[in-house]
Amino acid sequence: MTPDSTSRSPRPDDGGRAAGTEPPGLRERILSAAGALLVGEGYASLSMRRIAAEVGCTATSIYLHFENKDALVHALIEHGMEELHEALRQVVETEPDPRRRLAGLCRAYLDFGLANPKYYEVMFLLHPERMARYPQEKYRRARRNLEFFAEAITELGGADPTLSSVLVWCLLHGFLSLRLSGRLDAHLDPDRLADEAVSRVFQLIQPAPTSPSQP
Amino acid sequence: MTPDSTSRSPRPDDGGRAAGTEPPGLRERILSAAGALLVGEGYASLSMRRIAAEVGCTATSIYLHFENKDALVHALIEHGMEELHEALRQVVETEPDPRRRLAGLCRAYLDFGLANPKYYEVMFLLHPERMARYPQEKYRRARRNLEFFAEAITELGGADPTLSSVLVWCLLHGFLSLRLSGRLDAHLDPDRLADEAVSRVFQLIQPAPTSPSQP
DNA sequence: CGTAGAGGGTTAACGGTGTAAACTCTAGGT
DNA sequence: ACCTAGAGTTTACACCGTTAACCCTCTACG
Repeated sequence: MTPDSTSRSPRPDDGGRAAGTEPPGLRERILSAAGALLVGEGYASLSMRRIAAEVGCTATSIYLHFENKDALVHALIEHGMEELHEALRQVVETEPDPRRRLAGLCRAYLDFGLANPKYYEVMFLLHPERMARYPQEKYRRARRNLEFFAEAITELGGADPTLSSVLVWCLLHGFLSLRLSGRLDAHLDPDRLADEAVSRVFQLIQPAPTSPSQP
Repeated sequence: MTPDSTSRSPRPDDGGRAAGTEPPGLRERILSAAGALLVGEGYASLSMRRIAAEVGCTATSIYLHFENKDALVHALIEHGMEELHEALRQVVETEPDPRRRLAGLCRAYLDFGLANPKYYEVMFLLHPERMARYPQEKYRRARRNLEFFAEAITELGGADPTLSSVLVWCLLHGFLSLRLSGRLDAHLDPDRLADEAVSRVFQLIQPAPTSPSQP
């Protein structure tokens, strides 16, 4: 590879740089190139060689910083998780009313998926088979997200908050999954559907009526 | 390819076979081998060369019967759709009570996904990117499935049956998606979650209360 | 000063993928 | 007897993730 271009700073001392503003190391550059490639061209185009070309190094160099492609993707997932978590946390912090908070959480979740479809795909949609390998414990942050929902549900007197929160997640994720994969009937207005999903959440978390209408 | 192995019957006359039981043509053999490979080893192992090896021909021969791999997968999807549709149709035909019918439809949908995870993956989970190419009109059968739900919802006096049916689909699909990809918290009992999802469907389809509790 | 070693990088290669182009063989029709 | 159409094969291309071997350039230490 032409070593002239990008002329890597040959000395690692970095001179007397202000702390925190060091030039990004190769690892960071790989990560950001991968992220850009992901949102720009989709997961299908996210190959080691493409990333390397984008970043100006060889494909094999990536393996010096990531164990394999999965590990790289996991790093991307983690980044996405961070952003999602932040969006939800902000709702929780700014909205004391539990009803509006729950609605806000739902909206924020949907908005994240709609605004970052490629990231959502990688985070929650991708290859069951392959992505089962994403370290389970890394999903703790995702679980923390669910707790945001569960807390609001508790305050609203919903049924079995933990379980209800998962069902809400199923509804929201189901919508995003079908929407992002273009499987929803084109005649339906997706925005209206999203609104409706959010408002129906409040019925979804209600405890089942004790006396079924069955005689 | 070694022409000795599997010694393909060199003459196509097939003797005097009973009508309707003709030996499967190569296309059928490819399709069934692909299906077997899919359920046996998962989508990741579904390569043209593997299929060809299984069926005893060359990978390129498959292209004489399918335009490309996507077309082959589409045929598999269609087969899965057929089965799902049949399962749902049977519920509709045997259950006149709309409440039990709706519950039965939900259960049948979930059961199909849980019993045929690899097929469900290919039908509803796979690569948004790539599978957007699955001909939209082929999803008409899927839309017919939704009408099953919508009819029951109508009879139950649910809100906006078409829209409600989609939301029910979102809930069910969301559950299956998260469950099949192993993203649900391992501490939760999936069966209980499925049961709960089905029973909550009846709340999900309720019209929103006209007077919100907001003062 | 010399040298060992480690880290970050490269090239070359392996086995796998989907797919296109060209070729071969066989059956059937005129 | 010849031509044609179809089914199948071989070969090849461009890509993929990944490994092994090698090559620098610094640092540490005797």
